[in-house]
Amino acid sequence: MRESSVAGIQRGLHGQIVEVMAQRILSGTIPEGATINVPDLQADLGVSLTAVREALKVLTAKGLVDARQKRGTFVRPRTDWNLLDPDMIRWHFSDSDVRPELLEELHEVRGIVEPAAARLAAVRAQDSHLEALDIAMAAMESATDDLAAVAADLAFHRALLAATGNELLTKMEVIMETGLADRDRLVHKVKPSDDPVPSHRRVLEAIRAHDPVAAEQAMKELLAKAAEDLHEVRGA
Amino acid sequence: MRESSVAGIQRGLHGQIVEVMAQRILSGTIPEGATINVPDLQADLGVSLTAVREALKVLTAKGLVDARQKRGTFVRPRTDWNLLDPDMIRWHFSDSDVRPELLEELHEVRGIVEPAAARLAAVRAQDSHLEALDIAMAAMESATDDLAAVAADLAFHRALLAATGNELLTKMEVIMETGLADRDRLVHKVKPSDDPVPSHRRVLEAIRAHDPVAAEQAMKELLAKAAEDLHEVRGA
DNA sequence: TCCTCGTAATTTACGAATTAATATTGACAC
DNA sequence: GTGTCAATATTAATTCGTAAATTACGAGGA
Repeated sequence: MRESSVAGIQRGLHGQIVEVMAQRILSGTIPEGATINVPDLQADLGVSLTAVREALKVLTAKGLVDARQKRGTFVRPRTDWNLLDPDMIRWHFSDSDVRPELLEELHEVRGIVEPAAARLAAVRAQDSHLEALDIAMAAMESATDDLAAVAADLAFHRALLAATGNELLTKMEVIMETGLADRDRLVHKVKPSDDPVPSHRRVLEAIRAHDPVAAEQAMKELLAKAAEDLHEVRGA
Repeated sequence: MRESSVAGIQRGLHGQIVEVMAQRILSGTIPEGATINVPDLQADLGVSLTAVREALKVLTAKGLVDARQKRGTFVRPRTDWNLLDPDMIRWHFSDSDVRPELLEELHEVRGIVEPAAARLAAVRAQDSHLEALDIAMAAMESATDDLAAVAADLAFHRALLAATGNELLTKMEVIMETGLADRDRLVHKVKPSDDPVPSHRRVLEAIRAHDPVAAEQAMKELLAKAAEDLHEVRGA
């Protein structure tokens, strides 16, 4: 099973119910506006009322369902779901039915946020942030297998967001990481020879030089290349 | 009390506990890493274990706390909090101790996302989206009091994000709206004569003309003016 | 010094009772 | 005869007190 659940940690029996119910709602098995029959669910899963209840409470917190006395527990309209929640992002992609549209949107957001983040990082990066970027860079250079390469890539982009000094931007790392992991997964299979080091180094050096324009440009180029690779792979 | 809680709806007794605990944690009354004594809390608030438990379950879902058997329930480090959650944003600003830093960061994110959103909207806006923008525009023009003006402003920016056709961007309306509401609250007191219509109309017409460059530029100018106003007011 | 097992403390789960909101039905007025 | 308002019955969420499961820590032995 999933060992390192970085996001919202839901342990125990009811944690499994949360996953199951979330999957059912996100996949559309239980459609928007449908009422959830709690006693039936209780019987189906063979657990107590409290366990189901606590699971639904978590889903309520994420905007997926809404419980009203006497009327029942409903699935809220999709517009009310907290798609920016780390768990929600994870649930979206952990299941078999990957959603191509959401993946596209994810890359689009990445294309908006990361160049701006690079610009801000160039202006405000502290020594500690540069150090983190250097470490990620070194790991990327010395990576031998795919796993290490992807980890280093993730670490770099995480450090970049942190270097902006903006907490809200830093929180968007979940979006960046999912998009990045998707790209890596696809591209590394087809173009294993591709070297991500030069493009990342250009970003890093621009940040170190406190040159916001160059940093933004370098990041745009990095993303353009990533998009190109992705397009190439999709075509094939 | 709060009547229209747009975000995650937590009704009943335990909903109040959620608010109380969230405020205590966000304000730092209960510091990061502190253990929450559940029996004490139960006694303090005079409610049952289940009520407290369900409240903590919601906070767990938002990354605020983590419960481990035998060790207790802890406040998680700030880096794990889901600041992008609508409830979290609301709780941050509903209390007396407004956080100037987070407000600054909010405006920064707005400055990154909204111009890009305007650009995308110019490319992809459907008729229904343009209609929504028109309605907001008309409401802005005919607004007589501050309340109506702010509502129209919010509606416009919400419609703009929706017009991008990107669900993730649309979800960032919470951030945009909070920043916008803050600006309006401050500025309208000092410069009530200020007319927001022309700048918004320029954005709208650029979108209608499907001119992404003009739309992005118009939005940048709108935000620059907003930032200028804010700076002016802060100085005074 | 390291491994194993027992104990204590705390979360987690259960089933019953309570509370609250809605729909239905009846009566009264128009 | 019809429409509106109020009281009541019904239904599902909410809350409660208690029992069970889990796991970290410490003691004892190899």
